[in-house]
Amino acid sequence: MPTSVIALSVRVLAPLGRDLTYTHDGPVATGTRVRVPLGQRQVMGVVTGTLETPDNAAELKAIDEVIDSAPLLHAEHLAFLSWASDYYGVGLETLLQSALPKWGRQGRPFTPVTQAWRWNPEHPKPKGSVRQAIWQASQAPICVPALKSLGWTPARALIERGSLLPAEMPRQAAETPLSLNAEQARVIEQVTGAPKPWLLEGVTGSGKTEVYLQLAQPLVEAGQQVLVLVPEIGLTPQLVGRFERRFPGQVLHLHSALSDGLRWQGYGEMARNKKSILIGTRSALLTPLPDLGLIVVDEEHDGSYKQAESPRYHARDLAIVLGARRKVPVVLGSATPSLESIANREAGRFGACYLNQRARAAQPTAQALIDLRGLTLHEGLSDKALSAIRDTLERGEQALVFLNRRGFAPVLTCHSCGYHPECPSCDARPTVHREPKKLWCHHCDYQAPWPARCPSCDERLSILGQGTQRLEQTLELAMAPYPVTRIDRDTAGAGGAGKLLQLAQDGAPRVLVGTQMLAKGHDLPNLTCVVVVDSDAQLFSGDFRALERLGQTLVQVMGRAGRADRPGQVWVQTHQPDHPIWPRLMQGDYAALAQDELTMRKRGHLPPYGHMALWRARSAHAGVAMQHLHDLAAALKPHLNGVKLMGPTPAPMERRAGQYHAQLLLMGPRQALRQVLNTPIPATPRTLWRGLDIDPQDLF
DNA sequence: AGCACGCCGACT
DNA sequence: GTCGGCGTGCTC
Repeated sequence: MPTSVIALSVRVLAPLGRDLTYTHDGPVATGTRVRVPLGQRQVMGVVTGTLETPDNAAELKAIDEVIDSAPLLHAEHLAFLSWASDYYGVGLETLLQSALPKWGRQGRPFTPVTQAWRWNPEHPKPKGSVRQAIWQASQAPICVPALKSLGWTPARALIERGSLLPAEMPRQAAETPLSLNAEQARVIEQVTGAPKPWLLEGVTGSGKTEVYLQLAQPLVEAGQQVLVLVPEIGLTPQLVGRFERRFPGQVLHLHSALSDGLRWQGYGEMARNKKSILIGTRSALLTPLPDLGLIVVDEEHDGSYKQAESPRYHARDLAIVLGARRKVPVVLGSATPSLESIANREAGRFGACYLNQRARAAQPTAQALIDLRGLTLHEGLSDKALSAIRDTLERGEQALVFLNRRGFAPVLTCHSCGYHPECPSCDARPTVHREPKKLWCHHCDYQAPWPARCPSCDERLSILGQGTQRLEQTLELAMAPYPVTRIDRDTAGAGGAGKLLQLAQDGAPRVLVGTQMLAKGHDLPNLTCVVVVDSDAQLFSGDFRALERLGQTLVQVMGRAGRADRPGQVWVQTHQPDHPIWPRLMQGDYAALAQDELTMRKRGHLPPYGHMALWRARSAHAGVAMQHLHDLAAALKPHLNGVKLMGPTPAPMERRAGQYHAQLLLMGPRQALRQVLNTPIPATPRTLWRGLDIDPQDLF
């Protein structure tokens, strides 16, 4: 019987922004990867549906190859990606590109890898010492790494002739769950079987992880899957370790060091429900999980959940959408929730869970604001701060000095003529670095030697301001012989601050100097003194989220002082002691700070009470991007319907990496904004780049 | 994104 | 005279 020719819509992995139609002699399930002809080349595509009648059947080309025998992307996952594509105004193909690991994009098939082997009881004991060792070891299932250590070549030969058969490793003994306190038990009771978003507000050390683990437990036992999202620059090893001990062999951790092969293997295992728990940063959200039962977003306020480049999706927001579509609970955990989530809780859209009880009761922390006005400073540090640090060290305890600016100093300038080096491709001054000694622009990576003298008047150049490198140097001199450890992007490397913080866990008296990398991570039981050097710039930043972020960072940093057995102290230096944020922070009252900010946001119709969309444009020549956004604004103006148009304006730092940046901000209620974004707009000329940022996190 | 087609400058 | 620059347009 001849098979009928079927027309299929296919989203090819090329930025066409629409589906194409191909034919195939037989049905192909939605979500299947296929190889199709496109112009003169051949590309990967994903089947998005079957079409009723091929209207132009004669002109259609046929699919060259069906790659997956069963789709890895189940239909519901494709529908979710499609929703996200519509919401964020990016082509589905762009999301598919990010969703598929490299090997998946290249069209490699997924073949499950045998995890373990066992001796075929019908085969006799072999000859040869290595083979006999393998025979011995494989009487019970033996995992591949163990087999490799005995000798992979003979093992492979035994596999080929059928002496070793595929097997499943027996479940390893799982670590027993910890007993819960009343608060934790209540959260589990609230969330279990309640498919909605839950804001889990829990102070550091209140046992959020144990709640995640015990929420996951019954689901995993029932064969369901759990997605755990973590921030990008977080200290995930500890969280991953606890999940792995509790669910041995069930956890896939997606991280940047994973090889392409293992990443694709892991993707397939999740897509086929061979593994139950997926832990990863925002892109993990795009992994197909056919039997999803729970989503956890840890540190939900963290800015790294929003991707800065296309596709500019927000993983926390999408996690909420995914949870609603799949009818599973979404737990958003944080000690300092985002204003969005607090507003959602207040509006009743999110459930409320609290963990206020610390596992170990902490001594109260003494907090003091140091008014820097008129004080003599020693490289940015006041006498009070210096003596507090020294006293701490002499008591045999540790001190943390926080400054959110890496490098040696922000400015190099000539005291006599005012000369200062500039970045040739940005509207910025390169930061002064030492070790290695150079000028380094943090916006475009421009690097230049550090001029010894002023090129125009030959005077010695002055170094102004503070960076973590300079603070480290100052503190090394002032606090000798106590050691100083600097923790920032320059010292931590790709792996994050984990190793350096681990070093400090010995408790020996030392000073830790660093950026917000210090905010979380290993518990430092002997840390009793925190000094905030200078956060004044963030108080007056043009960014409407600056205070929210400052509040979150400082609450986290300040919370590191004061342990179970000794009182902690926090010293905050500022030239702006009258700023309204200080009373809130000094009382550690994040909730009040958040309410203050929400009031301001409500007044200005800013997020979370108003929605934003930002058109960004950049071009190599000044004015081109601005002109284009003017044209865009003119096209939108007749259709605004209550949406406010702001700009176009040059971006706060107009020239970055040799490109001129401009932006056009749209603000208004969600529905009206969506309508405005649907109005036809002029096409992008090839002389510039244009991109739409829905729910922008910062206006830079 | 690729890849073709197309119409103007310096080369064997 | 052509080789090739990258500007515009299309891909079932």
